[in-house]
Amino acid sequence: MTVTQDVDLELAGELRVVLGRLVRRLRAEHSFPLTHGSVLGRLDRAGSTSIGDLATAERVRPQSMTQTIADLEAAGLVARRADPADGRRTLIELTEAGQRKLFEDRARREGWLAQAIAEDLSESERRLLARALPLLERLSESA
Amino acid sequence: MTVTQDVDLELAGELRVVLGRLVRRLRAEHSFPLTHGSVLGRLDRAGSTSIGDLATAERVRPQSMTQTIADLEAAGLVARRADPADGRRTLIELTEAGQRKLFEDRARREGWLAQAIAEDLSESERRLLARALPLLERLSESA
DNA sequence: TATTGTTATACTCTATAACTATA
DNA sequence: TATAGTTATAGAGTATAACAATA
Repeated sequence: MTVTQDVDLELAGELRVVLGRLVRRLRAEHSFPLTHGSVLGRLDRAGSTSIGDLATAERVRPQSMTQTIADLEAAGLVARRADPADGRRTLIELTEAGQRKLFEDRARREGWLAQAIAEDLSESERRLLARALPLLERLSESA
Repeated sequence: MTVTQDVDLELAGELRVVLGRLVRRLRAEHSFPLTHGSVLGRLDRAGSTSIGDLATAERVRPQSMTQTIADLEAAGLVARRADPADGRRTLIELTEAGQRKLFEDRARREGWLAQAIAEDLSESERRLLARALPLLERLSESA
């Protein structure tokens, strides 16, 4: 139990509390689930992917991802395609509407988070946040 | 629509995605709701507080906070006390068990977040995260 | 027999609406 | 009439369990 560890506990506690508030706030402002936007962005970057892979990447169960994809498909934002190599797998890809949505969403995010970043943070603070983001990313993927 | 704003949109998008994954991860590892721990911590710092004030601070509806407090009370972690000055208000305070729980929780958080911080981040990265936390805090409280 | 995905169902957390009691 | 809190109910998001189809 080193001094460093105490600091880590403190950090972890504060981070947890802040995350809760930020996410509730985001959910309230943002109409659609965090996962939906996240999946669209991932498909845009990674191209067509299987449901199972998406589930693993987003850290949800395959069944939940099935539901998410069903929602996105109903909205016409993604399309399914049978994997020619493996009849069990279904490849998911972004439709044109999905790409448009992704683009529009970038504007909609101006909603408050981008605006809060622009208004409440100084230039140097924004740089600091940008540098801290990859750390959060790594924490979220930590084994 | 300045260059800075484009950067903000980018930041906002990435932050949103990362938050989603982190919170799902936290929920999976951590047994109880983020709000519960957050409320206990707040009571510990601020002393007895009304349900409405807690709701405002945590950015949930008073009805939701009523439920949260009912849960915490059922678990013996908080107690109610009538406000001597205003018969409508109920003051909530931490019980001894609540303080113990809060203390234990600090150890439990070693679960993975603190551990991830300790193992996956370097000393300088931890310092960076610590500096970025107040920024996230401010964003979560942005009007 | 193992893996991919689906359907059915339940749980958790928060929201809205309607109500009671005090100011 | 306005405010603090409660009860009842619904909704969103994700989980577990059981199943079908393919490997």
